[in-house]
Amino acid sequence: MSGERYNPREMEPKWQQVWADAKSFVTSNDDPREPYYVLEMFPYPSGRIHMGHVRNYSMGDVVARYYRAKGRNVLHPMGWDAFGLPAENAAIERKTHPGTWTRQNIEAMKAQLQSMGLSIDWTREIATCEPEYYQHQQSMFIDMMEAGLVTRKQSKVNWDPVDMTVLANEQVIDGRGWRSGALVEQRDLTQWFFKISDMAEELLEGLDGLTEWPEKVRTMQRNWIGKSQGLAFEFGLKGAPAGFDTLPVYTTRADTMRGPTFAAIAADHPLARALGEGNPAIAEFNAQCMRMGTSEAAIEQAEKLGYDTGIKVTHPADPSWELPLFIANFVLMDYGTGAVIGCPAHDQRDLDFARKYDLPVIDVFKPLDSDEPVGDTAFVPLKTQKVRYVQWFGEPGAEITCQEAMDQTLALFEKNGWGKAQAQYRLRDWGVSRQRYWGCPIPVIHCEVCGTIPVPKKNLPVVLPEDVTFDKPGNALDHHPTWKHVNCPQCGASARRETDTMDTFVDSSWYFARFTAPHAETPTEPTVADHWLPVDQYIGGVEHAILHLLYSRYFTRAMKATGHIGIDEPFKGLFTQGMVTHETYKSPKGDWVAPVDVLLETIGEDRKAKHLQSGEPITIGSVEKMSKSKKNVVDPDEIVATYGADTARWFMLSDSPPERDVQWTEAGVEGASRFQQRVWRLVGETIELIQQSADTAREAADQEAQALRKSVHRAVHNVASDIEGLRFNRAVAQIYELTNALVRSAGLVAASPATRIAALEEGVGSLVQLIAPMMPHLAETCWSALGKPGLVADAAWPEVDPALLVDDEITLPIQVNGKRRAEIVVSKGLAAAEVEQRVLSLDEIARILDGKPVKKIVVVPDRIVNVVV
RNA sequence: GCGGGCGUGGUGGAAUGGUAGACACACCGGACUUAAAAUCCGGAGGGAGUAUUCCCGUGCGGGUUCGAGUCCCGCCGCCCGCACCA
Repeated sequence: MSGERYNPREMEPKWQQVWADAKSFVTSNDDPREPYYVLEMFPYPSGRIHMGHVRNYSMGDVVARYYRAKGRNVLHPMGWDAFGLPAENAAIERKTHPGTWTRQNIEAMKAQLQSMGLSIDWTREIATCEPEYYQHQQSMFIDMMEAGLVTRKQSKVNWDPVDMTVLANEQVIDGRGWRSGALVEQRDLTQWFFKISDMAEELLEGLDGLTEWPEKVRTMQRNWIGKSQGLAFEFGLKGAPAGFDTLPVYTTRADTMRGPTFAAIAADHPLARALGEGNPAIAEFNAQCMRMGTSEAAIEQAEKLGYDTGIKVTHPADPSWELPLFIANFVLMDYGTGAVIGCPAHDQRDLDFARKYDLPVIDVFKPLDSDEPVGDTAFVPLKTQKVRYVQWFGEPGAEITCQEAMDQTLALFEKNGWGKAQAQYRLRDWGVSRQRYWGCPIPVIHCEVCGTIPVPKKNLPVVLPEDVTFDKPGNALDHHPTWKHVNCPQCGASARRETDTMDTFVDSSWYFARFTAPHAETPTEPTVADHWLPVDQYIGGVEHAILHLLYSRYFTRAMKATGHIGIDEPFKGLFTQGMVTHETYKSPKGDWVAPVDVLLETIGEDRKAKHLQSGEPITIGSVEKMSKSKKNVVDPDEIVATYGADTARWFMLSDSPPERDVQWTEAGVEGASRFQQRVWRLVGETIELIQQSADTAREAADQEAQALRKSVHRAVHNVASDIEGLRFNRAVAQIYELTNALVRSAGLVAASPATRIAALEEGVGSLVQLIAPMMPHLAETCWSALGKPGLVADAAWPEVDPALLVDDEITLPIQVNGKRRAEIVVSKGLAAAEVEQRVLSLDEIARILDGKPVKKIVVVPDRIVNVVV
């Protein structure tokens, strides 16, 4: 067998079948071993898996298989985030029902995932589009309504006035509807909300406990929640319509209250609307402000526009101080009170606005070392920076930090009754209404007599009708001829079903809990959920750093409040992996060319490309995230067919740090494939050596054997800690090093089999176990060839002998003035004084010192020596 | 625009504030072969030198430190998120 190449196409399906037959990865809730829950973000069933999935699921599988080897009862499930817009788009484009399209996609993708050899418990598979799943979501929605966690209120949507439909943000391109091309308008709709802002403080505080989350994700969530401490006050109004006596405002910069030169309100502020009613010019300006998408990025990047209302606001500290009131397109009604003070000197946006409308600029404070007034760049120092206050409510000329000035101003305003200190959050309530068919129906009935009432739980699920058409734009559920007509469950009068469906973020906010009891008749089995949760290790893309993860944290608390779960935080450990990128290629005509159609040649250091079929020269472009539009995608199916799943998995784990982007290259895959063969050859060679030395004593060992055992145990130790720390690329590097040592050692065994064969045999056995989480099929094949009992998937992680991890001699680098000049070998823990003496007696050091006096010697024990002259 | 991140040889990258470039890919040389592939052995950040060796070097500019890829300040470039894509 030693001469044969390893054939993944033959072995991979074989082992997949063996694992399936043995139910190797089916997890029992009753298993007494310590539980470990590893979860990768479940995929949207787009039809085919992509390399990003391969990377994500390879990482999760390493973790799952590793902890299984460490004796944990591992839960590693998989499901489908199956509701959402693309299914409706497909329905329009291909005339297939969203359900049919989605279920076909799930079948296809499941087969692809299975060909990867993932250690997934498929008996727990769920799809969010099935009533078996979403009925529980409806039932929890009702529980949450009854617990006061849900509300209905007005909120803005993107409205396409031609298609007469609501658009998602991604369907708005440059302010226009993607199909109609019409200018999009903001329109108010009454919608359903989860009151997440009530929980802002708790969600913020909870972040401190998430110590196994990346710091950047916690920072992003903190900023998203956006707690600020500021001043709430009221401007007086002069010349405003009846009923508008004061204008409530909130500012985070109380220290600048001597600096405002204007005030501004949002175009949909009640005052702006009232003004518009009596003034066509204002009405037109307001309408113009509403003619853009609802996305914050679009609003903030739009040109700053204002309209001077002619109304004056009066300052709370001095009613004789009047400022003009503008309506401005960059003021958001959703944040604070929908009104702002404009302090141009210390806010760039306000400064741009002031310059454009020729408003005065008042410097409130200046840098300590300058008296220059603000020009075209606002002076916005850190709150902890000391500045000199020239125009404020405290001591003139005070040199203090902005924070100190804010605190003093807040105290003064509170004392004089001019305003009050207030905490404010940026976080808005979670709007869950979607005017779409392919989502979980909101289980509510609108009755003219009884009002808006939940569907009685005995009538759940509210199932989506199958017979829908997509021949006109808009909500197919709303267009259905009969579905929405029901009798009121309370009074029996004819009533109307809610035709909004839920945001798909709701579906993904509790699936991790459903996996713990996927067939339960209630949303969860609370004791089982609490047994498994929180998820020990959650793995997915950074793009979910805020919304999905914050909503899941909220929903878990809401589930706790309604008795479905006993925990607050769903994910104990979080890991965000980077994207998969690839070079881009362009033809002479400028069209994108797919990698499969490109032939790459390397001549010396030059890389050239030409078209595989036509032979025309191809330009190699930048490395970018794989996307269909740039055609720089590689199909996992083709990779698995050519190289096998293990190679694809190995390559995705090697080289690049998992949190960073990884570049897919043909050369890299081939390298991974060669390594697979190298391991297989090593195993074959080892088996031959074992057979030849069958009669020799196995316990003997010489120095070579001892050195090998050290590398083996060190590798086992390091790979384990690298996997636990999710440093897969370093684990791979350790395995490469061990393999190199084993190959070298195999060559030496022939010279002295009696003393070395045992060490080699042990080392190769350990190597197979180290690669098992990453290349499980190859590992099983080697394991069985080596004659080991059972499956490597069931084998316990190899034990490490701690005595083999310590070195008694250390190579100490010696620096002179921070530059490395020599090194000495010392015994571990040698006293600093002795090290100093030995260093100074070195010829190289004496030569470099050249008689100059030594100022000081820094000795870091067992690490480094620095001689300062 | 706002928030977050990243930047190290030809390439992917390694490096608790302590020998910059581990490990791998690509490349070059050698062995094996009729030959090629595969495999095995060796070389290699850049520059100078036969060589001992020396100088330069972690996007750019400053700073802290005995010592900075790592910490601080200011730039530049790229990427992600911005609440109805998932």
